[in-house]
Amino acid sequence: MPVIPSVYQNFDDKMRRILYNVLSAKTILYKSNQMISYSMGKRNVIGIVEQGQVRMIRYEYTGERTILDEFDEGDIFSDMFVESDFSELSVEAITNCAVTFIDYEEMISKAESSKLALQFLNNFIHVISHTLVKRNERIELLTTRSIRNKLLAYFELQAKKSNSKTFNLNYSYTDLADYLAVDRSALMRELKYLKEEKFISDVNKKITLLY
Amino acid sequence: MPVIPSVYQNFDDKMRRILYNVLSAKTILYKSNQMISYSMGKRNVIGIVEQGQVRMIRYEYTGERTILDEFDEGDIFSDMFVESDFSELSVEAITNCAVTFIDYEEMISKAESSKLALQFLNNFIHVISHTLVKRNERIELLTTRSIRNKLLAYFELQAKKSNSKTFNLNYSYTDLADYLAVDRSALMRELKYLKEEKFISDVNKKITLLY
DNA sequence: TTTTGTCTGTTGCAATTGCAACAAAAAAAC
DNA sequence: GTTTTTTTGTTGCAATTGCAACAGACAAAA
Repeated sequence: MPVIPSVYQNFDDKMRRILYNVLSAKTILYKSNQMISYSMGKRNVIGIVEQGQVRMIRYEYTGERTILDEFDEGDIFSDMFVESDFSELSVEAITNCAVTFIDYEEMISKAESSKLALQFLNNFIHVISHTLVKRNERIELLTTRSIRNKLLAYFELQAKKSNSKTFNLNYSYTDLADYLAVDRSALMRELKYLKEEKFISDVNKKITLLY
Repeated sequence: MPVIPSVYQNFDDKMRRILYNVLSAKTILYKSNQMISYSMGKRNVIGIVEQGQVRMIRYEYTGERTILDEFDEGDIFSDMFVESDFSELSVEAITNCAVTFIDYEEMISKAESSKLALQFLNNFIHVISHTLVKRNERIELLTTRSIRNKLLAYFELQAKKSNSKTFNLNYSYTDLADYLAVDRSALMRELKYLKEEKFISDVNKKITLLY
């Protein structure tokens, strides 16, 4: 079972408080559907999702929407990880959530003198690495050559993550289509074929791989 | 003009030698087309491309090939960044090249005591961040909804990187198709249309955006 | 509790894409 | 400099996908 790294690995509450004090971290609360704007001028800022769920979304001028990434508790996001002027990106709170912001340079410079900050830095790297893994997975999904293969690859990934052939979809099909970058109705059609051909079963959002 | 981060930022040759000594780094030479196997048992190993060009490729059992990523001088790759058992991945030397391998835990633990190692760690994070940016770009390309849009998005990215409407393709069209995950002949056809409709000109691999 | 909005499920039709197959050009190997 | 391999360029045809439009289910808000 893969361990999902967290920036708080080996940290208890007290250590966390000390650390956040050392790093001058700020925690901000957002309501669901609220926009999160975190680019504070020229500084490299890191956002840590403490609670709730956050998504990075691209809106095309055509009205097309693509879910670029989803961040859950313990995930981090940062403008350091995004080329800003490629297209219109926004980060949105999906649920009510709490996000802590840290200044990157602060984190590095404090790592020299504070063991806690170095440990945090270490955790931070593991989290970025894991983010990279997620991105790679995404790329692997997107580079499969048909909707059928995209769906199966996605389902297999979910099955692997939940360690079972049966799992609950936590995307709506509308969102899944945006995530896999395909037309929703075409996705529904392919899903129907997959059910008809007994590749999967789908009892309202509970998917089972039948092979 | 965006600065591409390097793990050797602020390092001269002497510092680099000292650092590599501290970290017990090993540099290995590969001939072009040679396979690079870098997973040294259970350790987290980081490969730094010193010279030449390296690609990460997925081969499907169907014979399909997808170029997942390309690493140039100063880029890093690591098994930390890849979920190993998803599909058959290989890392291959495209040209003759030199790759330095570093043990991740070594890098972290030495950062505490060695200023040089901490600086290297800092650089390392910037490089990973940049890798993430590249992955995001890739995802943005892959999530556009047609071959035409993929091509245009790719061309625009290259134009932006070379800071000019004219630039040289360094992929063959065969490779570009594998990179954009589309059929080669379909890509050629779309390219023809783009030329006919005066969106671009293409004088043997020198592309110009005409809009 | 009604209203409003979003999500699911479906379908015909058109557009796009992939596949297969081939010839010519270019590049690499000998 | 000749041979071999790879890449480019093209096309007809079939399969897949997107688009548009709709009805019903479901959820959220008033």
